[in-house]
Amino acid sequence: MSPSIRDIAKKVGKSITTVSRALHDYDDVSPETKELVRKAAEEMGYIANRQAQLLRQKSTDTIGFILPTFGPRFSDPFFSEFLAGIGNKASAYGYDLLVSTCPPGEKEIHTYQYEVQSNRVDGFIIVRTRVEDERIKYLTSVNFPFVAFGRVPGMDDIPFVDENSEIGMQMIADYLVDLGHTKIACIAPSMNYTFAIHRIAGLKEGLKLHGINLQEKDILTGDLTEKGGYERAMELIQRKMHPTAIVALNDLMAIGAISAIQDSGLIVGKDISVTGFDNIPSAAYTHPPLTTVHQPIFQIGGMVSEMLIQIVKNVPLEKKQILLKPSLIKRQSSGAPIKK
Amino acid sequence: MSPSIRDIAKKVGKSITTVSRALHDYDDVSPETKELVRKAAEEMGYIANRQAQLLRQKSTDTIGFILPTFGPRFSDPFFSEFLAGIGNKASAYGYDLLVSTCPPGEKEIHTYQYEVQSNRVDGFIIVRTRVEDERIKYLTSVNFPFVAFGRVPGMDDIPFVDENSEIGMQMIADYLVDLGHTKIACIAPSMNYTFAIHRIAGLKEGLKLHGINLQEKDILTGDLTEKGGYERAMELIQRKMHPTAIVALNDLMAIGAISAIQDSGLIVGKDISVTGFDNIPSAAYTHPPLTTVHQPIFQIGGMVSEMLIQIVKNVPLEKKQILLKPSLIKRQSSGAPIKK
DNA sequence: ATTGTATACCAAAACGTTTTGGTTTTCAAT
DNA sequence: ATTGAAAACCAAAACGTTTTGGTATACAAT
Repeated sequence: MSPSIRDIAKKVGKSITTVSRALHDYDDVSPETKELVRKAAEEMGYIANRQAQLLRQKSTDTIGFILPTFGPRFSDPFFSEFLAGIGNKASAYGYDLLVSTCPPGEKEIHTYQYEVQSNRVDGFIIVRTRVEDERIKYLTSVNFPFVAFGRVPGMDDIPFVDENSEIGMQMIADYLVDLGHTKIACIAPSMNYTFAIHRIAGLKEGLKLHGINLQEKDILTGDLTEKGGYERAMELIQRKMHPTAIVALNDLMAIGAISAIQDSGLIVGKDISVTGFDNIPSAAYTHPPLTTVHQPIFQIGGMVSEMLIQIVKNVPLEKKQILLKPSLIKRQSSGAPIKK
Repeated sequence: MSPSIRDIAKKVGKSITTVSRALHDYDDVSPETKELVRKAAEEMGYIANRQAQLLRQKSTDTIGFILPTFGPRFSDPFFSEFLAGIGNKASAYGYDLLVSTCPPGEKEIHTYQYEVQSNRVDGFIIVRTRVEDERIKYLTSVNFPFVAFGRVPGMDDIPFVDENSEIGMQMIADYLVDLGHTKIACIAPSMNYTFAIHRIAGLKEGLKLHGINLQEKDILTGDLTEKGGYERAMELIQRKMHPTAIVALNDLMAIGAISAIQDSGLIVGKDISVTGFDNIPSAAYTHPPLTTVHQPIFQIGGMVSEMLIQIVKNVPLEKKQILLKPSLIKRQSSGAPIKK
């Protein structure tokens, strides 16, 4: 058995109270006693029992993250990087990270409810916000702390970090139009994701400034995986007049699109340009390398984590809403200017 | 405040003991009382306080996973898939998952120690086992439950799941030799990883059966990322006599190698064949698609998780060591047979 | 009438902390 | 000599459960 505070008390000949207070550096304990207690604790390898500690003081020093896992084969580099970002900052602040997995849908809210009510975590990190986001509605309704990666339409007051992807997509639009493209199609995820809405809006607006109208039939819906991108791109390629540029709303789908174009005997960047979004590490190693919009996922994870910890610690936030400026990463998948 | 067991007791007019026992379906509570208690609990939205529960019964119903994060940009699809596998099985058994992040090195053991001694988790999942693995040495020394993904040389008794990558690599060797390759080089990770040792051993053995000796100078060390694969492949390509096949020990490095070959104006699958290991989703969407060895990461995560839960629940394991049969996924990156 | 046993229940202890609401001692100021 | 304040300490309560070690009642068997 690991030693308890009681064992230390016995050893140093003081009361449990004094030991506890010594360890917490209260100033009604003499410096000598503090030293004595600390030494003893160190020697005995004392580490406080977390359950007991947390039961008493009502916080858990733990933040929750519920991984929305789709399908059995779930492998999005986005999440491992995001998680690393959250985890690093959390441990820097002495917080633990409780991760659950749950496919989006019915049961999801129960998972949140369960963790809230069983007192497992102090707050949540929400990722990939959705329109009419049940998770956020629930958490606000019970007044439970959270920070989101992504905005929620109509809820401008929630704490979030997001990238200004409207601007990112406008940069894509500008760039493609500059290169001479006019027939542009887009592979988007479900419009339930707010980031999809923002990105589409940015793309539309950006094109409109150049007098180009992005039509609904040119917006296909994929599932954010390579496979989804591949399939939707194939549909586009097989149209009588295929677009000269495919704008994928994330890198994974862009990678799929590149593959589809090549499998069709066309050349990426010449017959059809492709762009992505995220700038995952692989984006630099596709063939040709992928033009995309950079998102500092690791840092965003850190920021979200830090904000949440501030909130649950009740220290006032500098900014409750953070909107990052994106940057365009130009690579070869978008090709050279089109000759008329 | 969420209702406590005390509130239920008051409401149904029974003792706290009886309520607790009713909720746990003890058979010294009458069916009527059980029903009554359950209804009341349901109505009041009662969810047990986990800290209190766990303080009392000495288990935590939580499994720990310490993510070995390398560098700031940490984005290996391997981990999100593995995590999803662990998490799914864990929640199926009512277990929570506590994730920490920690770069390998000095501090790592402290992270383990801290979580063990503060009673945060019942057991650990260890990933990417290493030669002289401090984590495993520590956990065995304090007799703390864990299950590893990967073997550890000289510790054949630890519970683990692994893929028989010797055989996987032999299949690669056979296949490449069949295609006519003799000049084969390999991009491996650090030999600290036991999986690297097994894979190299399999490759060497497989080649030796065909009379080919894999020399040390033809084994380069990368860092498991696309970047590492790219750089090492470039070195190989720039040799006077470059190999005709590059065997990367994971898919990410293979993707980098493909990119390097293409950037050098050579053709993958014709001038140089490339193989990987893992069969991550992206492997099917490289250009050309990547020949690789499949590893069912999601399932392995599930198995490891399940085994650990059995162990901490003290239910006897059917098999304490599991070695999975690999399968070769033939795609175009390994090219057609070489004509002499 | 006594004993035994099954059924249904419960008071109090326990888990390892933190916090509350003190007490005791010492010493300076009056 | 008394009062006041500061310094150092501590017993007991509290957190919300589970578990221990019972008790009370009813009824059957002797």
